[in-house]
Amino acid sequence: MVTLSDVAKEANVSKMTVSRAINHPEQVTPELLELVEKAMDKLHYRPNSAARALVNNRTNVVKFITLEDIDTTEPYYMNLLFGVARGLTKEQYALQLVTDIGDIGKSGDDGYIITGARQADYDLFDAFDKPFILYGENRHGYDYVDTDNSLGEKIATKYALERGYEHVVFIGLDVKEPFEYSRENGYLSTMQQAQMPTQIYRAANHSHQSKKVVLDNWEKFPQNTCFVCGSDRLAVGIIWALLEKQVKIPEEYGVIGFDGVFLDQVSNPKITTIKQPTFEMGEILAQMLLQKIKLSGAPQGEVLLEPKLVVRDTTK
Amino acid sequence: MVTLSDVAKEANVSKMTVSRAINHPEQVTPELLELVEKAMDKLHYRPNSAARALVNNRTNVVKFITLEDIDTTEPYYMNLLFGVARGLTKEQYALQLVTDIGDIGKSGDDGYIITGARQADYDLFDAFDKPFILYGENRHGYDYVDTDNSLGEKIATKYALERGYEHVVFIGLDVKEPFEYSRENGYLSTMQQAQMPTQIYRAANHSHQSKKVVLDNWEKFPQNTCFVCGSDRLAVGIIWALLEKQVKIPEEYGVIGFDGVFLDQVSNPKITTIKQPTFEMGEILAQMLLQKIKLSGAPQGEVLLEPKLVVRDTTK
DNA sequence: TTGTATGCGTTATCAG
DNA sequence: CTGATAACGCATACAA
Repeated sequence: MVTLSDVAKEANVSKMTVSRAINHPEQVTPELLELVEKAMDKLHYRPNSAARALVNNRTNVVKFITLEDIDTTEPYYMNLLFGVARGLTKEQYALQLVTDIGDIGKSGDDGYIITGARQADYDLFDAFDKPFILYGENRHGYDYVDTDNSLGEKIATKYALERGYEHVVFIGLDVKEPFEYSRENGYLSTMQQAQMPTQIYRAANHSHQSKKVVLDNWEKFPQNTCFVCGSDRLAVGIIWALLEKQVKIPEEYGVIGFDGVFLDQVSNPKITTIKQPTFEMGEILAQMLLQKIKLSGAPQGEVLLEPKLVVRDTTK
Repeated sequence: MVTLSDVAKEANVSKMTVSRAINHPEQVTPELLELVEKAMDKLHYRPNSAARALVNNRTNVVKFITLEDIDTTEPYYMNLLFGVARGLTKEQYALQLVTDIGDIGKSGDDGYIITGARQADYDLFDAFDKPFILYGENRHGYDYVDTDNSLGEKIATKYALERGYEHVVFIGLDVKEPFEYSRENGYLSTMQQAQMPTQIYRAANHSHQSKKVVLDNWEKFPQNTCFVCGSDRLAVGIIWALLEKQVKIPEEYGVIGFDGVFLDQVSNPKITTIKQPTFEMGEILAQMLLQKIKLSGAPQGEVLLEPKLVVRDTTK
């Protein structure tokens, strides 16, 4: 193993100069800096993460906390997770996955990335003595990363109108959470701007729930209706209902989903959807948390990323 | 932060006795052991993982390497990953996710869990200087964990016959990998035992591929045929084909999938499938790797876990 | 600007 | 069986 000392010897300086060259390069003269860098390159030096962690009183570990029931959103989180992992690994950080909130104190960590948080969970967070970043909008001032949910449904609604659907209905998730309100607002504002009447239904995030909503209210959905949905799962259920009614997709009825992870592609027909930049969000989550750790907890603010419309087979 | 010294003081012993009480309890007298344990409890002592890693020349980090294209199997790996994470966290280990094999040398680690390995990848492994465990059968003597693939398809085939399907066809994955051979063998041996004629088709692991296979060979599948599949993805495609042919599922045609992760449940109708114990396999992978690290690379052998038949709506 | 000494928390070695 | 000491690799405080 190559250590600081080895590099120091190679460069004919002291260990400290090498250490400084890495952590505070501005404190060392350009000549020495170059010498040190050459020596590091030559010896393929890589800092020992454990030693660094020990002296800095860190663990170099971040916990990824999933509060939501994993089963309902699996593929979605997979992308987020790989994004987080990439962001962390760059900085020599590693990951622990926790689904049981009680497990948090059981091993060391430097901070948390929290997903699937609901209003009811916010109390927990105030007890944390480590920095954390939420994945998902909140109105409590916690740092977070999310898709621009409102923009997403604006894009979806606008597209439905442009494609000539005469009625656009919103099928949302029946949760009282900021991200859902944002999505509904995106739909509402676009419809109002177009001076179109609005119709909103809500269902739990299961395909058979949204299917039921459509079947139960079938008489309210004339031909040439497009369903703008709060998730791809809901979109899938709506497609089931439409298939059962033996109507034509996308000619007679349109469907636009939200998420764009996995489900949209394994569905038949494939779903036109609002795709979230899941991987990128994960990477940004990691960057923000690492930054927050470095700055001993300084607020990092809110980041909203642009979703993109992906046109497939459920819109004309 | 509570350290060894604090515990030592509390128990009126030296640091070393505390350290030994933790790592080599058999080397310390029962009386002292109890004293130490009480002190640890009282002070809520938790070993500093970084310090431990430093002195043991470890990183306490394991890399989870996904060689297969993530997109094709996402939800499947999610469960595996959470299982791995649980196994690691128990031992204060953390995780790094890598999809690009070139990233392996870039940061420290104590070992690897490798998924999606194909014959072509085996050369890479011999270059590793750290312990690793494969997820997935192999015939090269590498330690691995997998489902009992042969048993899985035996169960599926047997069930299809029991339920009175007169023809049972196997639709497998067109990869030349041990797990696939095992699955085919499970089907073949069961059919031969029942003195039934066999029929095998293979397709890439995409729903539209298996759909095509069924449609292209439709005349070879009389009523009362059950399709036993190498994956749920293939099963989904077969269902699409059957729906297109407007035949009755499960009365006229049956379908049995393989995997039992996510897809089987979001499909409509829901798929009868062979469910792999994915989470458990992940946990065992972690345990085996940690053990192998502890024993400086000693072979851990092979572990096959029993899959389970989950009856849903695609079999009568 | 650079170097020296010291300590982070733990474990192995060796002496008692 | 138990304890004192040194060492792991790095970074901070202080001295030069």
